Amino acid sequence: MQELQKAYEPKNVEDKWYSRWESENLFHGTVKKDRQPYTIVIPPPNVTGILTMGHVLNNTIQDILVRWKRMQGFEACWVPGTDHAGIATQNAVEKALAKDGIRRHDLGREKFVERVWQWKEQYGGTIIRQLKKLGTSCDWERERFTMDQGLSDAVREVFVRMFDKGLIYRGKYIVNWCTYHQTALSDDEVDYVESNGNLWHIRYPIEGTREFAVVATTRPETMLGDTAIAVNPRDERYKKMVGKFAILPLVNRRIPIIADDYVDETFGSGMVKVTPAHDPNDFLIGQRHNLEQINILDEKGTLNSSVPDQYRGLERTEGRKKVVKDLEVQGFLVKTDPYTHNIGKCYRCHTVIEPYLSDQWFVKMKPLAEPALRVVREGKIRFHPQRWEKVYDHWMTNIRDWCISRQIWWGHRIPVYYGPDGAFTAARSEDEARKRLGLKAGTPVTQDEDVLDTWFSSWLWPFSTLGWPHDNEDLRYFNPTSTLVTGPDIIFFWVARMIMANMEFMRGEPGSNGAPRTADDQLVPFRDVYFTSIIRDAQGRKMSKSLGNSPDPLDVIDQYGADALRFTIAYLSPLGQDVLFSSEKCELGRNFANKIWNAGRFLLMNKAELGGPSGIIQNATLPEEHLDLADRWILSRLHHTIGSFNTSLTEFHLNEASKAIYDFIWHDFCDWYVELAKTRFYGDEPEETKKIVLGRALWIFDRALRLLHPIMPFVTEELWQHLAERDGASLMVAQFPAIESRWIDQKTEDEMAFVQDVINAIRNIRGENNIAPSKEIKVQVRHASRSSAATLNLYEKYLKKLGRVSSIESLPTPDNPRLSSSAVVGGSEIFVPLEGLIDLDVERGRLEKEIARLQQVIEATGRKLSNPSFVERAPKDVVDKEREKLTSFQATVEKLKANLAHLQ
RNA sequence: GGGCUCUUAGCUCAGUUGGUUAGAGCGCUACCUUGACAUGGUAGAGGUCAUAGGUUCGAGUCCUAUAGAGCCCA
Repeated sequence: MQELQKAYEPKNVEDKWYSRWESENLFHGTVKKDRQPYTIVIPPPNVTGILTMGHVLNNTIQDILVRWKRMQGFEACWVPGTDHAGIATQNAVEKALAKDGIRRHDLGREKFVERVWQWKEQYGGTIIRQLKKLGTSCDWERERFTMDQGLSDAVREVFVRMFDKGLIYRGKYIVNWCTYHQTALSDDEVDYVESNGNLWHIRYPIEGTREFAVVATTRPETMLGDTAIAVNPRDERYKKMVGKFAILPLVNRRIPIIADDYVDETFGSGMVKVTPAHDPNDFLIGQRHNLEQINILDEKGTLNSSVPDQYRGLERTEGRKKVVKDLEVQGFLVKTDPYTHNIGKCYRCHTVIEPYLSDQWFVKMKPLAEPALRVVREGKIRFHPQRWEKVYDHWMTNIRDWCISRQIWWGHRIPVYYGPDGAFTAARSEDEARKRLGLKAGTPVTQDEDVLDTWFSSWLWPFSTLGWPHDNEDLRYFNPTSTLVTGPDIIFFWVARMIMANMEFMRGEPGSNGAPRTADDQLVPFRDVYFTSIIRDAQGRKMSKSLGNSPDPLDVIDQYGADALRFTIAYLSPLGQDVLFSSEKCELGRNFANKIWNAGRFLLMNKAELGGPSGIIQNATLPEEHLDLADRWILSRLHHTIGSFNTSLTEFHLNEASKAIYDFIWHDFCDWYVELAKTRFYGDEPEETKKIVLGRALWIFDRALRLLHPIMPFVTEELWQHLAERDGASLMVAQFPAIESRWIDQKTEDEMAFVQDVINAIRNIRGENNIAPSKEIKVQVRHASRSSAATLNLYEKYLKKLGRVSSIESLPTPDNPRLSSSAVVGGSEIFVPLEGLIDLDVERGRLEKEIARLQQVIEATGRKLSNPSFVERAPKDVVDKEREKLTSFQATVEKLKANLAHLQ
């Protein structure tokens, strides 16, 4: 056997194993009736995007869960895919075209969309390739794209069904309008930038009085579209004004003064101007009070014919200047205050976003929300951390209709068709539209120009990716999926809507038993939702392109290895808290990978030596012969670790699971077990016993690799392959260790703890007294009990090896040895005679410090026990424990004091 | 304005239903290349658990208020 390299080199193994797994089809999930499915659908990243740290976190978590379940014997299936990301992708292509001086309108819709497809083909694979670098075990055969044929069919089917049910309608709505791109933007496509502007205070004369209403605005030009003034109904100052009319300056329009709860009486004068066509809040006020909506702008942001002549045709900023000037000249401007506020800007071109009234398509949400709210309230879907349920509940109970139309070209075109007379219907095809509209074959119909919001395809993801609207075995078996892993920032955009869609469209579809689904737990899209943390930089700032504070995950993988990145991310991610990340933190994972590597290297070196030329040590089953304390202890620790790893992952505490396996491998296995095992490999036991001990160490290491594999797939697979002949088997599909309670043994752990404490005490004496590691020392022990004497005698070699001790003898006399350093462990006294070597001052200081520490505890314990109500009311075991603590600490202090006195 | 989260070692964070002598990683100090690993080992220093009340026999943990940091909704 070839000796392993001294340090782990991820580059030599990662790509090799990934392509092996892929070519052996180990990622593929198929319907297996005798297995329980475990399904995850990936939150589809933007098809033209690149991998960010957020994706790394999200997909590492999914991969850990999927690999864990797969090894546990579930039929694991992780469905991957990408999102067409309407506006973002269209913008990317427009920008590229702009370099050649081409605008999309020059090409026309059809040609432009063709270009986007070309772009997608050319750049679309990037993020998928990057995900593979991370080691994600996605079922690539099932990769989908939100614009592919199947998903487009699903989108049309859903639209038509909802249209027919009256769940989709057309209406006027205030949208975020980019005057440069001339389209509506979704809320998340608007960047809010803090800007220094002005707050203009304007007075409006009140009809029939000499009084004025004073309103404040940051957008004075919108006054041209005002149709009311509003006050809070509770505001005593203005009660008598409600119902009267004001005269709009510059326009001379008569507008009512109304009362509405929306108005904040503490802001400004407590009166607000209402412009229903140019402000989302005013729009809602307008709806409540049936106000006229006057649109004063065209699509380019130019004042239109609804304003007085002198303003027509002015661009909006020009219009603002003129309005302010005219107000001032005519005496309506009260004052101008500097004002800092957030202005929405187009995230692409940074043009100021205009709230703009236009025709849009909507989904009626209330009927969909009701069942979706129920399944979360009733625990059919569980959120982790649970507190997001409240956020969800609040949003769902106050849900508003969903604007699904976008004035762009890249996306699913709205399947609504208009006849020559303007009558319209939704339809799956032109022919169907003609039928529905009662038109003769061949009559020209025109399709709606708008496309659907990208989320309108992603909300169908848990079933559209599995072949819906066509019934099939995959859909029956893998939906409902198991776990969704995503960020809380899209809880409304995506999570809530997927729940609604699955509940609505899976109803009546055949379930796993072939019968139509009716029960809620068959209709949910997933059972658990894990909301990931937000990745921030080391200073706690959100990672963003503009700050340039987001490391490129590929660079991180290149530098530290994918396993290191995965482990570090998992280890750093507490459930529900933000993660402060910097690439240097991956040293943690890299060092850990190297540690495991070297533990394996050590075992294999011994295997080569002990196993003879054949080098074969059977390790399919645990060798149970010649078990000593260390063996029983490490097995107890192993099964504890299996238990806590599984519990932690079940509760989505990935950091705890990572820590459990880290501590087991590094501290239990490497720091203690391997070191103790050396006394046996290099001791005088028979060869056969040594082989058994080594076989056992290999077996335990094998289990540790299995446990760790979901988090660090590459290094574990590489080592696992070195441990034995695998005949083509992969660790990826090896059985995950199961907890065996027979190995969990408290008595063994206590006994081992005693041995460890004695070794630690000796090491402490050596360290504090600055005794060179090369210098072996003698130890004398005054035993507290027969059993402790027996333990130390039996495992003397452990003390000798780990404490670098030449001899251990028991001390029968009550007299302390001369000039000794001492410690008390579990009542037994350890003496290290070091005539000429110990510094008496150092040793006295050491003992005094320990005595002082213990005395503090003794005092606190004494106070507790002398409190009658504690003794009366605390549980008996707690009181007993305190009593034991007190007597044992008192005894220890007495011994330490005697030793101290002996040094005087 | 409403809701949520956080404040524990120099830094980043664990700490499960209240009950061990409050832990880890990094950093720091000292020593060590001891037959896997210097991406390592051993030892050590470092904390009035944000503040003030309260509940309790007992509070880092539960409750209230305050201060500071952040997020979401309006």
